[in-house]
Amino acid sequence: MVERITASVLSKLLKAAGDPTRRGILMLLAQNGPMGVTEIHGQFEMSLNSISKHNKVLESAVLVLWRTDWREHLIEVQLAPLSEIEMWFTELRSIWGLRLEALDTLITKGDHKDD
Amino acid sequence: MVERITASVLSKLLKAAGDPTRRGILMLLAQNGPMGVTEIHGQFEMSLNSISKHNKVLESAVLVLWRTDWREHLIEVQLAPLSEIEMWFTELRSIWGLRLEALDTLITKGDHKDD
DNA sequence: CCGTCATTCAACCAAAAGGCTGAATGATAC
DNA sequence: GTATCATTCAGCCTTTTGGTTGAATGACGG
Repeated sequence: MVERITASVLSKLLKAAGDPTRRGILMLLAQNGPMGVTEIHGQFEMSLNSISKHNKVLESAVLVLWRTDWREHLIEVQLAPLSEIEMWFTELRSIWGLRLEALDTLITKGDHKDD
Repeated sequence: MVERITASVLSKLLKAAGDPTRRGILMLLAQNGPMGVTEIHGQFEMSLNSISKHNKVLESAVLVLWRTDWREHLIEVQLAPLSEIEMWFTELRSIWGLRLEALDTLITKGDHKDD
């Protein structure tokens, strides 16, 4: 039942990654490991609330998750979902490649229909 | 001077790919090769003008280009820019990986550093 | 020249995104 | 209990996005 990646998941992922602030947050988390919201906020020229909103967006795209480590709310980057995007790219390229192959076959077969 | 991919290019690409209609158009073009706007329009439940707008967005992200083949305006998919996204993913993962390595080194206190 | 088809431009509109501030909640420390 | 710090919720506002329609442009075919 794995079948096709749902469009909505893909859209969420791509939109989440489409914002520069959110990419900044992902980078920061990749470098530093899990961080609190306030700590993240320290790295950006933006209100803490806006950072929190961005985190929510990242969370809903599952690019980030909450590690409630006893008393601390830490946010941790989650890179695995990126591969869904890459899978879609792969699919696209493969379809593109198949078409080129088919074209090539047509040409080398000597079928030269006019148009 | 290639170095870092500019944030704006990345944002454009990701945002362009973030819309399901636009991904549909890219898929369609990958399958069918270059198509006219009207031809594309035939595949979607949406006004021709909206399709044209989406094409503009794709064009400005360079995921698509115009082949003005004599009298025909054909739109052709352009997959190369996707690799910029993948490069950013790779960078992210590598930074993440480096941090894990550093952590590991810390834990094993340096006496395990042959590889 | 005129009609037709394909594409684009312009204006408009509703909804979502991205930012802000201020209040409310929750957990710890005193 | 109360003060304090961190996080989230709730409005508000502005810009962008994604859609619409209608008019304008441009290239043939008659």
